[in-house]
Amino acid sequence: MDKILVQNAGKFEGQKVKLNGWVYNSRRSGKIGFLLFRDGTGIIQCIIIKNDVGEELFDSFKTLTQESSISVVGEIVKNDRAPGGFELLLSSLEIHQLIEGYPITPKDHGTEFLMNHRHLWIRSKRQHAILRIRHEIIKATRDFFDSNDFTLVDTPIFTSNACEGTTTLFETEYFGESAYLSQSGQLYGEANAMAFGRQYNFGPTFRAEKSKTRRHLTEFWMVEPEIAYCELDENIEWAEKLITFIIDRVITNRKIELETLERKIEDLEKFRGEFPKISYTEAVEMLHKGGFDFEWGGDFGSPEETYIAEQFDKPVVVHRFPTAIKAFYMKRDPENEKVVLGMDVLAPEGYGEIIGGAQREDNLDFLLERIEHEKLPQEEFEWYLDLRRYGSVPHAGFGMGIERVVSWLCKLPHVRETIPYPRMIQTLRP
RNA sequence: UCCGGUUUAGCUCAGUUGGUUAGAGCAGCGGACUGUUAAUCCGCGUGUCCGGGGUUCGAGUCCCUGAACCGGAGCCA
Repeated sequence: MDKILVQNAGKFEGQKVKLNGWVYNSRRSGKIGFLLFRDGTGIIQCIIIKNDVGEELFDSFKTLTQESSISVVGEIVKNDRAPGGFELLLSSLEIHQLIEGYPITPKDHGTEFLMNHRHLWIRSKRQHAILRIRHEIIKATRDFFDSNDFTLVDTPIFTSNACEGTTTLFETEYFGESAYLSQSGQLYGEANAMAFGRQYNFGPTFRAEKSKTRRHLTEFWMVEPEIAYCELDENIEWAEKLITFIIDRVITNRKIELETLERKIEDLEKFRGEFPKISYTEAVEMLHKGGFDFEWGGDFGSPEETYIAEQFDKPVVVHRFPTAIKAFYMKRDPENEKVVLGMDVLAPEGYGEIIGGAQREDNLDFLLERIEHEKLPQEEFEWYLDLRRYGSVPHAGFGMGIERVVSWLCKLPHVRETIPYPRMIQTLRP
């Protein structure tokens, strides 16, 4: 007899199989019982008919409580009335642990309660679906870069300096000196790109900002491609292709999960392909037409960003920002010194910035000028400046926040549900 | 950090102009039911009304204070 997984049940139609898992829910209607059984790959309904299985097994079924651990044996049969299309005609039941008082009942709960029980909440259908889509998005991201001749080159998490000198970092003691948890692997990514041509790094990122919004975590995952001999337009193209590839994969491989989340595939399909592109200056004009009192040179706040994204039904690329509001490493536009060759991708439906990137400044003197102007400690950047001393080339890259992409593609109200154990200003446990 | 809001049963919430004994639904338990999808029907419980202080004959309700949480802003992916 085969030991199988719920997600493969359809392939075993007509066969007697065994499944190991947990009770999702159960109900009875007289002499017939319905057991929703989950094993981590899906949920299958088991049917227990008293007259077929006998009184002893039926009584045993009646004792089952939510999340008790069990193994079931039975025949897989097709039945359109069952969720998932297949069900299991139960013939034997082994109880490993009968439990009492599982805290998460199949009724309404508040976010605080659920977050305090996050270690259990991830068993629930909806959370499970989100995390499976997260996996698909991460897998697709890796597959995309791997199949486009990128090399994965990891970057350190302990760093000695602020990468951009802007955001607040988590400080930690490192054998007698201060170290900071990485807020981006980008500078190292640039070194890697000079060594490997096309590289990506993918790891956790830490920001100590006391942000309390639906878009922020203090610990999140970011993928950062960096490409040698690449300019802004090509950089944008890579971003478009990556997002399109991810959406295709999610649509193809995670239909059940999308359905659980009531995310319409037709909506996701619209997001693919080439994205509309506007310059910062054009975006400012757009804001003026929309009645915003906004001065050229300022950074977009949340309301501005949302308004711009709302004008499009696809992700929109905003490029060429004022130099003053962007990081020191962004290359100044040779055609307009006031702007840099940066680009942001704003997701539709109010999900905000999912990608931020730029062509990097490859001229040593300009870079030194910026470091001085921003009052950054030059000695900390000597290794980075070496990249401009020894074989400098045009190069570009971007960072994509995984949680924001998951949040958007799943159409969630908050990023905290996109990561198994979210770290936020007020959340450190479980 | 700033602005706004919330805190009452295991969970989600209601609770009138301050009024005597604080409610409902769900979950749980027992029973009925051979196709349930958050099943339905009958029966059975539960309270530090967030903590502290005050006003009042009387406070879940009003005031002060503290805490926790939620949403937004800034910052960003």
